[in-house]
Amino acid sequence: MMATVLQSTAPPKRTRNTVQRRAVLCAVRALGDSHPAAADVFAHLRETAPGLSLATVYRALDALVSQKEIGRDFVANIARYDVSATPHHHTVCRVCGSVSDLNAPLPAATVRRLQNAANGFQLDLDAVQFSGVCATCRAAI
Amino acid sequence: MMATVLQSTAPPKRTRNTVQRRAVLCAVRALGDSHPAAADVFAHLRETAPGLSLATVYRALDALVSQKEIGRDFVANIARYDVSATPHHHTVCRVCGSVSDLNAPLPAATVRRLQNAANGFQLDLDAVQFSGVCATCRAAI
DNA sequence: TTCCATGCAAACGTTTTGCATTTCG
DNA sequence: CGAAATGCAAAACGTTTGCATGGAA
Repeated sequence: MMATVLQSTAPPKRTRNTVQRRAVLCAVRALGDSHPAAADVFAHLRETAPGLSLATVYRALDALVSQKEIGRDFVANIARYDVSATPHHHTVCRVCGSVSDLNAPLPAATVRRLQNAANGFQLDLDAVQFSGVCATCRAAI
Repeated sequence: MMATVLQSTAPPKRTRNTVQRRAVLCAVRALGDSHPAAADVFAHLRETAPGLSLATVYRALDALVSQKEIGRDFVANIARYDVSATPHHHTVCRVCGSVSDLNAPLPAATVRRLQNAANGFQLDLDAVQFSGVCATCRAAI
């Protein structure tokens, strides 16, 4: 049903420090906390580093994620990238799709309670994806 | 950056009770708590109701979601469907991609705490997506 | 009789891949 | 030098859509 490995358990791979890879990292940082998709990174690089190919952007993003240089989240059929590789919560607006960080660690008691109910599933309770409606979309209704 | 509406605010639409739509609902129920993707539903229907087209499966699934007859979740670039439309938490294994239900309501104090930190974002705290590693994949390491 | 739903095929947006070439280390 | 990264184009993948036809209400 699902053969794709979402996160490999393979050992870290030796990578190269190329102009393109640096440009991609730079672009993700420039786009800041907007949690850009690959297409957004590519669009940004059209100005910053023209001539760079989309395939390279994808490969560089993958490499940067593997090296834990940046983070990645899947939202509604699209991969979104994150300046910070440090685990943290995210909110996803189910109306406009915007992604934001949520800084509020779960209380230890809640963590225990959830992990207890998880039935052998090891929860990443420092990186939870919350859904909902953002302030802007809420105001627009 | 993201124009697609993840959840419409439009009023419910009048729909028709067709053989195909009933078959799709039946298939989702037959597949139970495995949280099947559209392709899984289609594969199941190849036996149950041959001749049914993939496009119809997609349209039926969409309709059933709109009518809140079934649930939908987006996991790593693929839509997964849920027998139950009642909001509940999910766990997503980041190794094998399997999806399961997690029955453990967040404590009221935690709900308050999170909603407070959300900065105007209205959180759906009864339908949270937790990531992690399932028991099977954990054992396989 | 009215439209909503269907089947088919083609299109779509996102992501991956094959291959010849370049470039880092 | 050798391994890894690049550009390009083509393909793969999940999903949506246009259109002529069929069927529920």
